[in-house]
Order: sequence, then structure tokens, then C-alpha cells
Amino acid sequence: MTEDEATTPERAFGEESRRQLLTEYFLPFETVAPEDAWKHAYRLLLWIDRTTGLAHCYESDKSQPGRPWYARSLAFHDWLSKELEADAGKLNEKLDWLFIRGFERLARTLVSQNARRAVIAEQQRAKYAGFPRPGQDREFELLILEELKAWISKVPPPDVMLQLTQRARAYFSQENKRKNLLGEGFEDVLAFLLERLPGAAKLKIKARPLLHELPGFRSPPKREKPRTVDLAILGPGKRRTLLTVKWSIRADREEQFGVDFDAYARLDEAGEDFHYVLVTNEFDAARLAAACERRRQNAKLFTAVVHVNPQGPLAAYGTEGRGSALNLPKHVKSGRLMSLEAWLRTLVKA
DNA sequence: GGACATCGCGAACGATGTGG
DNA sequence: CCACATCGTTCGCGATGTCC
Repeated sequence: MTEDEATTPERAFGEESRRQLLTEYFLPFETVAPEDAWKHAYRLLLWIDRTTGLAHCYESDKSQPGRPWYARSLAFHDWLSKELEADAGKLNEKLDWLFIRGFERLARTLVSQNARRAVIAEQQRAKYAGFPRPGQDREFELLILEELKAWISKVPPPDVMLQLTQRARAYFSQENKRKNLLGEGFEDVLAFLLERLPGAAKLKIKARPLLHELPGFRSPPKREKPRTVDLAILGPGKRRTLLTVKWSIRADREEQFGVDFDAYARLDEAGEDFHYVLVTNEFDAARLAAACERRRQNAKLFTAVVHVNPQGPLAAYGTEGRGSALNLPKHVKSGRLMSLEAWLRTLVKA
């Protein structure tokens, strides 16, 4: 690696940056025991929802105070605080490592990017005198002034208000960038955890490989696009495991599970079954049950459905006894909805 | 009618390919 | 080498459907 490549990459949430950050995070851990894996996953990826102040386990609009998922979020937050041995008010300090560190990098690149763009923007605006200044939001300014009127003696100059507006916007839009990190970030975290399992030497782990580069799968027909798999595990022995890794699940993506599997099966030429595993952190009981029960012809679609820690959703729902929530304990008890810990053990035992 | 469950699109971004 | 379009992923979000 050259000197240049060793410096912080341009894309703070890109593949290279994530690899550097995860390498740093796992430096103190030569190995990771299966029972600790879920804690690492949450420390790295789980975050506090700013609108509720609680650990995020469901869509934020449905988790607002007074709505059903607020109670469940409280219960989850409570459970997790105890598990991670944190004060409920200080759980944030134990979470969100990857995003916080990534955002520090992003902030640095934003500064230089903004400076560069400001110069260009001046040229772009040159012949439009009197036009609104970018980032200006009169309504927001009035709202702030109204709220603070008892506390400030005079109206700050326009430049100051503009700066405030821009900073406020940047602060609140910061959260949007998290989605970017989560998708491939979850895949990378799993790959790092798998590689550090005691006994992982027998496994070959590939994040986002091309399907046809895995043993026993052929290239797609010319006109068809090559397929990537979220995560693949080769071994133990001749076992091939294809994973679909989704932090959460939406109905429109659920359809994709079957489509993907059909493509994988069509391009399989080994004639030996491959495993198809879903790893998720979804909390909705109905969505989890659907994944557990989803079928292809007369078999279950997924070899295993793995949750970061099923005790989380169980804690969230508590003793609530209605709807799909009733199926959740059943699937956990039967092992159909597996914990990350239990699933990791199946990979390294024997 | 209220409490969910389901649905489907939108914003925001990284990765990749294309074309100049 | 850069600008641009396109694709794929996430959660947010509001509308619609369903059940008691």
C-alpha cells in the first residue's frame, strides 16, 4: 500500500473506509466468541433514534410517544441497557461506533468539498443578483427568533442566521447518511465477525462476491447481468452458504428473496444443495414470521433465518399477546428464528 | 372506529458504467 | 480525468387494508 492509499479515503462510508475502521475496531480482539458476536454488531451498528432518545428498533414515525412502538422501543432500550451494562441514559455511549467514526471522516471531506463548491457557486450565481441565498430559510429563522425572543436582545445579522440554518439542516440531515453505511456495513461487520470466530480457518468468507466466482455456480447467460451475493461462506467441508443480509425488511424487498433464490438455483451446476440464509435485525414479528415461513415449492425458502439477537424483539413485545407477536416466541423456541450466536456455532462445530 | 399490518414510493447515498 | 446516468441498498413516511 502506498502512502497515499493509507490516508483517509474520499468516501467516508465507502468500502475502503469501512474496512479501515472495522480493522481498527477489532484490533483488540484476536478472536470473537459466538456469544459475543451480537454485542459487537450492536456496538458497531445500532444507534439511538434522536426523536425518541431510544435505541432504534422500528420505523421512527411509528415509534413516536403514544404510538405502540414507543412502548416496545422503551422495553428494548431497557433490555439492551442491562445486557450491555449501561445506564439507560448513557446507552448511546456504547453504540453507533461505525457511524460516529465514519461521520468524523465525512465531516473532514465536507469542509474541503464545501470550500471548492463555494467558489463555483459564486460563478453560477454571478448574473442572478438579488436571488435567494442558498441554504436560506426565512421561516426557520423566524421560528428560532420567536422561540428565543425572551432570551436575546437583538436580531443577529443575516450571515449568522444563515449559518445557523445551514448548521441545523446539516445536523438533522446527518441521520439520512446512516442508511448508506448500514447496507454494506452490516455485511462487512458479519464478515469481520466470521473471520474472527475460533475455528474460522476452515471457512472462506467473501463479502459481495460475484455468484459465478463461487465454486459450483456458472456464469449467467450473456444478456443477463452477473449477480452479486451479499455474503458467501465456503465451508465447513464442501458446504456453500449464500446469505442475504438485511438490517431490516420491507415488503417490496421480501419479494426479492424468492427471485434471488431462483436465480441462484438456476445457475447452480454443482448438483449439491447450497444453503440460503437470511441474516437480519428486523423487529417486526409479522415480517420475521413471513421470512421464517416463506416457501419455495414444498420446502422452506431459507435454510436458516438468523436474527442478531431474537431476545431483542422478544423483549420489545414483552408479554403482549396478539397478532403475529404470538408466533414470535414459537419460532424462537423451535429454533426456526435463530440467534446469531447459535448460527455461528453451527459453522465452527465439528 | 381504533389499532395495527401492509404497501409502495421517495430521499440519500455508494458503486459502476459511459461518453466526452 | 471528470461529468453524468443508472442501479441497488437503506430507512422514512403516508396511504390503504384488515381485524377486532
